[in-house]
Amino acid sequence: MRANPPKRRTFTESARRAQIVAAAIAVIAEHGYAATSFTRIAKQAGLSSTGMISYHFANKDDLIREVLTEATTVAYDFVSPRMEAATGYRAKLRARLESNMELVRAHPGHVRALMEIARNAPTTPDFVDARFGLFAGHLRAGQEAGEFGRFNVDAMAVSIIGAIDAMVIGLVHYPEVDATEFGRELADTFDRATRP
Amino acid sequence: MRANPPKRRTFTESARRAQIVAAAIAVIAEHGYAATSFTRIAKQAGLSSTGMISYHFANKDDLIREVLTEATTVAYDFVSPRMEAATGYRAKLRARLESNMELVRAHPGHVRALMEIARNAPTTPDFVDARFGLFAGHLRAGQEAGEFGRFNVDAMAVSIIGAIDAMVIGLVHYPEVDATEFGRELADTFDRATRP
Amino acid sequence: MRANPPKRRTFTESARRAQIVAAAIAVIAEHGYAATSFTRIAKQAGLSSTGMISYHFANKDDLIREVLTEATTVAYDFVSPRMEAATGYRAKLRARLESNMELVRAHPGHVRALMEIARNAPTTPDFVDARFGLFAGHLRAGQEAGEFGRFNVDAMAVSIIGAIDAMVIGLVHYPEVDATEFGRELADTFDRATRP
Amino acid sequence: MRANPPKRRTFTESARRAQIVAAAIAVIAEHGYAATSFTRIAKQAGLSSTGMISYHFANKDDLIREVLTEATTVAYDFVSPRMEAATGYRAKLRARLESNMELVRAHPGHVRALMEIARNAPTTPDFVDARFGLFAGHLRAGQEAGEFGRFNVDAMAVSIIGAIDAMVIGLVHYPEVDATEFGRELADTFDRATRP
DNA sequence: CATGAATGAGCGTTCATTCAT
DNA sequence: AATGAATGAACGCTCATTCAT
Repeated sequence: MRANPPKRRTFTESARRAQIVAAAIAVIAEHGYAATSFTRIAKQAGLSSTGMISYHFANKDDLIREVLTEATTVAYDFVSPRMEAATGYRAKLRARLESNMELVRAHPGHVRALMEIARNAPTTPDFVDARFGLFAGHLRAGQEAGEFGRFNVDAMAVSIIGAIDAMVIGLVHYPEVDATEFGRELADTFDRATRP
Repeated sequence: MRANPPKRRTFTESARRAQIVAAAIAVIAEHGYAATSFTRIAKQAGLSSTGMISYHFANKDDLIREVLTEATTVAYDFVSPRMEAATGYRAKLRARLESNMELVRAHPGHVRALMEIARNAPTTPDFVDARFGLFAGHLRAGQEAGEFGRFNVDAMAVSIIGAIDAMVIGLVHYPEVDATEFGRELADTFDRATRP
Repeated sequence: MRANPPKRRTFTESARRAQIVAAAIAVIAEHGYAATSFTRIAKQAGLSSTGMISYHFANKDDLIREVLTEATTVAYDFVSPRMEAATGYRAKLRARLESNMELVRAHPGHVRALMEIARNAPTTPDFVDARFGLFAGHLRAGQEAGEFGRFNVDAMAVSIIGAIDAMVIGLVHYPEVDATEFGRELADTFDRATRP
Repeated sequence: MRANPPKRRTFTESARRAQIVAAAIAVIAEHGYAATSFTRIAKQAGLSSTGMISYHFANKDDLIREVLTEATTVAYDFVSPRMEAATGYRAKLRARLESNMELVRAHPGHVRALMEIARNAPTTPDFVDARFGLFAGHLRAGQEAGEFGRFNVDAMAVSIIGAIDAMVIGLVHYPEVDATEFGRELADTFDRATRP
C-alpha cells in the first residue's frame, strides 16, 4: 500500500532527473543548502535555463526530496552491509559509527548534502524523526538484551546523532583528518558510554 | 593584537544597536536564520525602514556577529559561574553540560539564535573554532591531570559539542522534555566516556 | 466566400480535437479563462503532454475559437427551436431571453465557458459583433413590423446583451436562484422597454 | 471603527503611489487586466524596475485595490452630484444612467480600468456585491414609494448593471458613438421597464 | 543621527510553443 | 499521427545595500 505510486518514467527523463539531482548534490555540498538555487543547479548541470529543472521536478521540494532519497540510499548502501556483518547490538553500534565516518571519505558530496538538507530544508522533520527512531530502537533493544547499561535512551540517541553529525561536518571540513581513527574514537566513546 | 579595535560609540548609537540586536535575536529564534531578513528585523524592532539597520551595521554579517557576541555572552554568564563552582576537570565538565541544558530553559531565544547562527551563518568559523578550542583545551588539561582517560582529544571535543548542540535543539523543539534530566544524562554519558 | 476553408480531417484527428475542446470547456468553466493553460487542459483530458494540444491546434487562439464554436453551437441548438416555436418578434424576443436563462441550468459548463471567453479572450470581437448584429437585426425588423416601439436599436441591443450576460453570470454564480423566474423577469423587462 | 487604519505617508510616497496607480490605470485601460504586469506598469510609469512597485505596494492585490479605489472615487465624484441634483427615484435612476455614459467620455481610462478590474480581478466580489446592493436598494425604495412598478428587484438590478457595463464597453470601444444619446436611450429603456 | 526612497539582482514557477524522433 | 523533451521569456516578489537629504 503506497500513497503515491512512482510515475513511469522514460529513459531520457530518468537520466535528466539523475543529472539534475547530481548537480544539486554538488551545489549543496559546495555552497550549502541556503545558497542553492535553481540557477546555480542549472549552471552546474550545464543546462541553459532553470525552466528545465521545473520541467522535470514539480517543485523545489520535489527536487530536494529526490536528493535526500539519493543521498540516503548511498549512505544506507554503504553502512548497512557493514552493520549486518557485525554481531550483537554493541558491535553493530560500533560498525554504524565507524562506517559512517568512512562514508564521509567515500562519498563526501552526498554526505555533505545530506547534512545540509537535514539541517535546513523545511520538509525534512520526517527524516530526522526516522533517524532518531532508528537509534533509539537499537539502544532500547540492546538494553533489553543486556548488552547496554542503564541510561535514558532518548537522551543517548540524541547525543549519538549529534556527535555523528558534528564529526561528519568536521571531517568534511578538514580533509586531512584521519576518518578511520576518528571513527574508531567515536565508536570507543559511545561504547564506553553505553557499557553495562 | 586586534585587527579592528572597537569603535567608540555614543550612548544613542549603542542603544540602537542593542535594540536591533535584540530584535534580530527574537526573529532568528522564532523564524530561523534562513527566514531572517532586515525587513523582518526592522518590523520586530518597530523601525520603519531597513535603512536604519544598514546605518548602524556595516553588513548583515556585522549584525549577525554582534548577535553572536550577545548570545554568547548571555550563555557564558550563565554557564561560567556554575563551572567555577565545580572543582576538578571532571566536575567542571559535568557542570558545563548540565548548565548548558538549563540555559536552554532560562534563555530559549538566545540559545535558539545561537544555534541557528552557528549552523547557518556563513561567517562563523571563528566562533566554531573558538568553542572547539575551549573544549579541547579542557580535555587535554584534564588528561594531563589524570582526571580523564586516554582518548583522542579532538575527536572527543567534537563529539561533546555535537551532542550538546543536538540536545539543545531537541530541548528547544520539545519544550515538555525535562532539561535537567537530559542534562544529567548528557553529563553521565560523557563522564563515562572520558573516565580514566 | 471564406478565407480559411476548413481542413479535411481524419476521424482520429476530429475525435482528438473534440476531446481537447471538451477538456478546455471543463477547465474554463471551472477555473475561468485566465487560469486556463495548456497544462491544465492536458491534465483534464488525460493527455501526458501539452505538445499534443499544440499538435492539433495551431494556436491557443485556434483552440479557443473552436471552444467558442462548440459552445455557441450548443447554445444555438438549445435556443433556436424555442425561438422558432414562437410567433412574432415580440414573442421571439421573449423566447430568446427566457430560453437563454434555462440554458444556464441545462449546460452550465458551456455557458460559463462562453462567457469567460467572450469577456476575456483577446480574439473574440467577431463573436461579439455577430451576436450584436443578430439582436440589432431582430429589433430593427420588429420595429419595421410595428411590433416594437421607437428606440435606438443599437443601444437597445447592447442593453439586452449586457443584461443577458449579467444575469447568466448571476445564475451561474448563485445556483439556488430560480432561472425560470429570472428569465421571465428579464423578458418582462425588455418587453416593457421595447413596447410600442 | 476601522480594521486597517490608513498608514501615514510622506509626500514623496504618496506621489509615487499616485504615479504608479495612474500608470496602472493606463495599462489596464489599454491592454486589459490580464495583460497587466508590474513590468508593463513600470515601463508605463518610466520606472527602471518592478522592485519599485513592490516597494510601494505590498502586493499586486494591494495595487489593484488602490486602482479600484481611485477609479471608483473618480466615478463617484462624477455621478454623485448629478444624481443628487435629480429629484425622486425615477429621475435619480435616469441621472445615474445618463451620467454614467458621460463619464465614459470624461474619464475613459478610469472607466475601462474599473470594468476590467471588476470583471477579472480575483479580489473584487465585494465591489460587485456593493454595487448590486446599491441598485437593488434604490429600486426597492422606489417601489415602496410607488415610483416604480412591480418587478423582481434583484433581477432588475442585475439587468441594469449588465446593460450599463455593456454599454460602457461599447462606448469605450467605439469612440465615435454619441455617449449622450446612448445614455438617454439607456435611461429611457429602464424608465419604461420600471414604470408602474 | 536618522530616514525614506530607490536599486537591481535574484528567487521559484508558469507559460505557449517548437521540434526531433 | 503522436510524443516527450526542451526552451526562454515572463511572472510577482524579496532581498541587502546605497544614498541624498
